[in-house]
Amino acid sequence: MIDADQKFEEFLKLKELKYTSERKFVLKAIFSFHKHFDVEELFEKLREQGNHISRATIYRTIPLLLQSGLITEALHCQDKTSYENIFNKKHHDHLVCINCGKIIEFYNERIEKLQEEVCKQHNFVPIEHRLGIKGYCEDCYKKIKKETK
Amino acid sequence: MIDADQKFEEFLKLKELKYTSERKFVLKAIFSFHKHFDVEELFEKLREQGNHISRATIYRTIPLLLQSGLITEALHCQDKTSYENIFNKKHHDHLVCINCGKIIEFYNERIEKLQEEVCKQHNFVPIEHRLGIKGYCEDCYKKIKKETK
DNA sequence: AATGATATTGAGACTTAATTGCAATGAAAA
DNA sequence: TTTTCATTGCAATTAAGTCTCAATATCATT
Repeated sequence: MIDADQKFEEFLKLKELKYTSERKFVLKAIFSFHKHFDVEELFEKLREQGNHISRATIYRTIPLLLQSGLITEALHCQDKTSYENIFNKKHHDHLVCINCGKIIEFYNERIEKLQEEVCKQHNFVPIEHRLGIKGYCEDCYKKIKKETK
Repeated sequence: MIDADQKFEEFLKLKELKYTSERKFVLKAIFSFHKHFDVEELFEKLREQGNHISRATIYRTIPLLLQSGLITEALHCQDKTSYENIFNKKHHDHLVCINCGKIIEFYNERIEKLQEEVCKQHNFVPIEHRLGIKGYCEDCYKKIKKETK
């Protein structure tokens, strides 16, 4: 099985770019998140791991990771851009709780198929899509109902 | 038929806020766009219409328009946040061309229903959703195919 | 119509995410 | 080992968006 390191290295080689230790550390840090992350969190994670990588380098590495298909931009929750590791993960969409921020991932084959149909109808060639549903998760909805009683 | 002005005024009254001439002008400018717009474009449109409204006021008015349901945030295309007038418009989703920026609106009843199903399965109470498909429109796809020949 | 309480405005300072220029450094091919 | 050129960190810069505050406008009440 190909690992992410290898995939990134191949991507960089193809672009005639170098696989530096900084880029290796950034990738490693990303894979130690099990949820979405933003640049600031990544910066701190790197320090925790003993790697002082500058923010500039992180900002410069992210477009490469996006292009190589290892990560993807997540929904803009507030103001910061956040990302998600998608290496060897099946595509999925999101339910986002606007109260507690919880993110539920889902995948629905029929929705995917219907999207393809829509694209065909418009002679549109899809590259990627994003479906985000905002609302209240079970717990938060219960809480809110109680409060307004 | 209720017009947008009236709807906004009622919303403001409910919140015990004032319907100032600045807010009126902002609303008017928004309705003279027939596509998505961002804050800078809105600022310029207002000047064209002879109304010098400060950016600060625009930034302060937008959350009110969002809350009142007159506009909605559009997909983050690049870096700027852009908005869309949705007054008396049926909900729709978007196909966005990553080459020319063209936006095609679509509505698919079955996708909507399936989303409701997904939410039920997760005991999630949806408030709003957004589906954006990025790719190439017919024209751009043709152009690109030609170039790579 | 005048009054008064309070929301609103514009200007510019400020905050924060993201980008860029540049000199020093590092990777890898020759 | 040398040479070439991408990469790095730092700090300055840009740009979106927010905030402060004094002056002003709105609207309910008199």
